[in-house]
Amino acid sequence: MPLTYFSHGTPAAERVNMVDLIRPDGYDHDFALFCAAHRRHNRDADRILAEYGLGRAHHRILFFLAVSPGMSVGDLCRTLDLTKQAFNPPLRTLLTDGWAEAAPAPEDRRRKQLRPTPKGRELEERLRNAKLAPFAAALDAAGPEAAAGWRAIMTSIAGTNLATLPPTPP
Amino acid sequence: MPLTYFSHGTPAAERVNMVDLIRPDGYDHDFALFCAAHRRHNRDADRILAEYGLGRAHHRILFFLAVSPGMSVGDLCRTLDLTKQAFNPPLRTLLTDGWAEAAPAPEDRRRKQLRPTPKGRELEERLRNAKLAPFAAALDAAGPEAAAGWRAIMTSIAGTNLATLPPTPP
DNA sequence: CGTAAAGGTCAATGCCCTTGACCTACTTTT
DNA sequence: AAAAGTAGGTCAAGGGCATTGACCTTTACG
Repeated sequence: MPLTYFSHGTPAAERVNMVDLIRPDGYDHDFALFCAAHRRHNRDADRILAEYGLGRAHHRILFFLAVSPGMSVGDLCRTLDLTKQAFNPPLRTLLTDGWAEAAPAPEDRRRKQLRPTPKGRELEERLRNAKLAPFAAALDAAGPEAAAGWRAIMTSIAGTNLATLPPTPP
Repeated sequence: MPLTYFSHGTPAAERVNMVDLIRPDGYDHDFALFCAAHRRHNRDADRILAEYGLGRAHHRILFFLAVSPGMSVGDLCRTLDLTKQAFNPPLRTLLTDGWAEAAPAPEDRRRKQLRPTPKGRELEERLRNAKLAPFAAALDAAGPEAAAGWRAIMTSIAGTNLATLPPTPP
């Protein structure tokens, strides 16, 4: 089944997630595919987050704490490109709900070392798996040479000048 | 050059867009690649939009008007999952700035047929090309068999149950 | 001791979205 | 023709989430 949007004349109720009939240009379909993949891998994680009353802001913090435990508040603010005022509410939720914990850094007790709790690690793992599972399944099923092609193309799309990209994963 | 985030111990200033050293799991790198590609293809379009004081909301409307000219306000609200109150400001901008135009539908003069002006089509084309160019270049450069693999994998990631995805392109 | 840094908090603001109510213009039903 | 319903626009109130600016405590360091 092809993937697209819709064409003029299609009833509004049926227009959602249909194929682009007006503009079947070379790469429009590939672009739509990319968008669909992106929404797919966000949807599952969002559902899990919603179970606990969390949002993507919490996930982003938890993600970086899992990758790099011990980051300070300032580190995370810079990494996520947030002010400390904006950063505080989601962090507070993570701390009071027991997803993360803070301890003063031994070498500089002004700084806080933030790290996920076991419960937080578990949640982050669940979220990560929800996002990774489609990649893992697709790349495994397609075989190593297709996976190599996929990686080459994705690297090319990502571009060489990665340093200029703002940091906003996941 | 590998693509990742950073590891604990990396100075905060250098942490942006570095490689994941702590968790080099199988598909974490692929996931990071996907995120980078996504940000890349948004960045260029955002820059163009900013030139004209527009945002992604305007782009989304313009995109659907280009794909399916003649949509009504209600059609677009349903498609974009917006209330008419939220939809009105960006639409107003598009109309008053000459990116789109409205005319009463001949068969039902309550409805408005919205369509891009030539100027609006041109902008949408620019935006679309900005988003498509990385795909086109990457897929062309990689050759047809790699492109086929890429498409198979992306289709697999997008999942079979596309109908359950909310409509939010581009 | 004085300065500076890390972190926290309060206030005001802006942007974008929501729901609810109410209005006009037009179409369809009765 | 009157009544009811639909498409669209607008006003008001409110929430979520980000911003800037100011001010505070705790800690580090010259």
